[in-house]
Amino acid sequence: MNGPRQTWQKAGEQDMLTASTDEKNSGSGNLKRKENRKNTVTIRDVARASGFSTSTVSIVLNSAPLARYIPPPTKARIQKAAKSLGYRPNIFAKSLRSKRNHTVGVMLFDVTDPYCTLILRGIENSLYQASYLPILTDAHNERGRFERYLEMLLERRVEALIVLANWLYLDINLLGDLEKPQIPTVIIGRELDSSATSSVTVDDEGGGYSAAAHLYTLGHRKIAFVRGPKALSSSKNRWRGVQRFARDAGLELDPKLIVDLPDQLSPNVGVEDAYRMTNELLNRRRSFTALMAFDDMTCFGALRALTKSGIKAPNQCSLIGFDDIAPSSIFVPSLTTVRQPMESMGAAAVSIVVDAINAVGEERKFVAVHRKLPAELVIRESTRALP
Amino acid sequence: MNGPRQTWQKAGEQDMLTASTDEKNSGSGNLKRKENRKNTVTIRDVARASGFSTSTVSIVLNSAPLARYIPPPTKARIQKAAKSLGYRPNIFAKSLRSKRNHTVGVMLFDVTDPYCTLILRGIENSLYQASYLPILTDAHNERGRFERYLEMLLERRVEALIVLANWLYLDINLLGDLEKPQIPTVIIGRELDSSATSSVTVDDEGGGYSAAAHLYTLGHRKIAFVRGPKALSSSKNRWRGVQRFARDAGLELDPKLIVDLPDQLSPNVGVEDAYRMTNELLNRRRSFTALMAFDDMTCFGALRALTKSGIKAPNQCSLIGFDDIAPSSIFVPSLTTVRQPMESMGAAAVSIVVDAINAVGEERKFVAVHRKLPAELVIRESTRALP
DNA sequence: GAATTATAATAAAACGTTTCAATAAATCCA
DNA sequence: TGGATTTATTGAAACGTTTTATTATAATTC
Repeated sequence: MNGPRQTWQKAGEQDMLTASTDEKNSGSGNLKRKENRKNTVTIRDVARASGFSTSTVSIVLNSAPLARYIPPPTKARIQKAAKSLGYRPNIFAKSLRSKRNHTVGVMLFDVTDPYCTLILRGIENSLYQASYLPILTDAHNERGRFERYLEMLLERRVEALIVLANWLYLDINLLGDLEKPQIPTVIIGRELDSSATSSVTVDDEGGGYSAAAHLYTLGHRKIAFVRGPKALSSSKNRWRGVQRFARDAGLELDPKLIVDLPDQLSPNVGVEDAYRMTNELLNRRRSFTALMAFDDMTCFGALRALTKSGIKAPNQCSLIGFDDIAPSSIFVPSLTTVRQPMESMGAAAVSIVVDAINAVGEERKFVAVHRKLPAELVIRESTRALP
Repeated sequence: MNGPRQTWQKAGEQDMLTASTDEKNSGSGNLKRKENRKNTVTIRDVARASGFSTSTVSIVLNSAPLARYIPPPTKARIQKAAKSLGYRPNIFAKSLRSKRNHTVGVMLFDVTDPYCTLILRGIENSLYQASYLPILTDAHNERGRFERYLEMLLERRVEALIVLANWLYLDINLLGDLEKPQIPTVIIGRELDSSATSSVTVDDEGGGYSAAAHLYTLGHRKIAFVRGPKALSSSKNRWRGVQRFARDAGLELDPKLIVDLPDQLSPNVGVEDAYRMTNELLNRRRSFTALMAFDDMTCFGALRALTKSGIKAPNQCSLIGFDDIAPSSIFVPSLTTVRQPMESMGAAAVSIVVDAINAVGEERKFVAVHRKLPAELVIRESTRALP
């Protein structure tokens, strides 16, 4: 960091010039104490070594407001002393005073859901840029576990909360849980209505619209739908988009070609459900040339069912999903899908809470913000134009 | 916790009997101070409310050794007071004294690698059981970022470090970085030789052996191999297993059917590499009936190449991977693979560091442990017996 | 040249706990 | 009965910072 000249040990000894005279004063009793204090170097050691008071050291090392009165030479000597002693401020003491700890709680309901991964990356990345560290919790879709974790995070005084509501029905009370603590909170993937907690969502309706439009453009008219669980708001919204497109284009939606995923606690179980529902669809013996799935996972289930029945995708049936999770581009055929800008969503969430934290720090009022990001159609191999 | 009788508000008022007399003493000045201290209730408040000293309160609330001298009624009153006031010990103050914070650093090199996901779940789950919270960092496969994160974690005084070396070449210095800090450390997926840091690995050699054995048992003799990057130790070990099996069974390994993945920084790029290498393999026009890939991701790439060339799996070519990451069971065809017990690996890592933390706490010496877990063959759709 | 104001550095009071050493009362036991 | 334990409780000293006054100089201003 400080140029190439990094002769660690030596630099240290040089800087002890000041310190050594001082140590003579305090004598051997000092030395013994130093040994007891298992080699942890405190701000007092830096003060002693640099010849200034702890106050000055603190001010310099933190670039506190008062630091502007401190002349460069002083600063330099203190910094040198700190470095050569290998001083690491004790974060507990620091936090105890300042009530800050540069930590935010990230609450997932299921890490195992591939949907989480990229969002997590987005969160991590933005937090890193802002010098925050995430404490990760995973509720395993269990309400009790969520509450316990929430308790632990608050106890730990995280400065903000980012909740990733990937597959989540149980918002009945959650809303209350989340509003109680006086701490900036943002929820990703769901908008808690009437809530003071911020949110980051994706334009599900728009996404549904363009998915339908894409299939239509390719010439498909007999389109099957595996819709998501009713309890999921994204289910509703995506479907609304489809309906809107159907109206706009004069496309007829055949009820016989529509099937719903059951309410299910885990997105991974969703694949099997999708497999079952698609089979049911096939049993209805109503032909279709394209299938739109609630999300990519659903799509995988559907693809399996089709393949089992000897129907090849995309040759005999086009397939479109939603989300664009990582496996989707790897699959054979790779999935055409509607991408959620997951990294951006994570970044947006972080930016919101960081703003909120700053607002709180400056005693400004901060009002909840609700950001809705656009979804983007990604065309790959699983959809094909009708001949 | 304290029986069914939980009339919150009332219990609180009752307990204030003692407190109220006390408040009279201190008068209104006390009240004002209470308002200033923005509604955060401290151990002193509990002491006042219960009529005992902070020492006693602390002892009771922590079930400290001295607590055995404290009669049940006293305990009960203190607990009640704490509960009704909604007392939450300040974790900073606590940590400042006790030098403990029930936090461990979890360092990934790429969250995006599906291999991480389940291990992460295993870690999280075990930490939860032990009442620890993970601080998550992701180095994005960048050395500098890793170092910065390491620094941040140490600054934060995490009690232990779990490093997930999923796809990692840069151990040259890393070893040094990790041995310097005097803090329990375990590395998953790689054994740092000559190192004092513990490790959890999987039996790659055994896994390679059983994968080869599986193909052989199905009648395959002309087997192609897409081996992993040379720099990866698991590459070497898996291959050693294959070789051992070949010797045992008298199977001939045709060099023309062996291809290596280039050294690459990200596992996700690995898919494309695998695609390319498999194509190269196909260009050699040496026929094979089965292909063993370095890992599942590689397998996906290979499958894509085969499919593109009109070769169907498993009908015309059996495919076997390694790891059993989440997408593998979802793929069509689902992948036969060698499963790494990822959740167990995470759990093992946690168990090791927790033991180590306890050892340090009790001033016992703790020696590094190296645990190697068995890999398990998982047979699915992508392998088939030769007719 | 006196009254301000800016610069430089510090002492001391928090922050909210835990724990050691001390005290006081009750119990033991020979 | 009276010294030794055991039981019950507490005062006060840390833990390592930050921050608010405060003091002491030096530099301006009018």
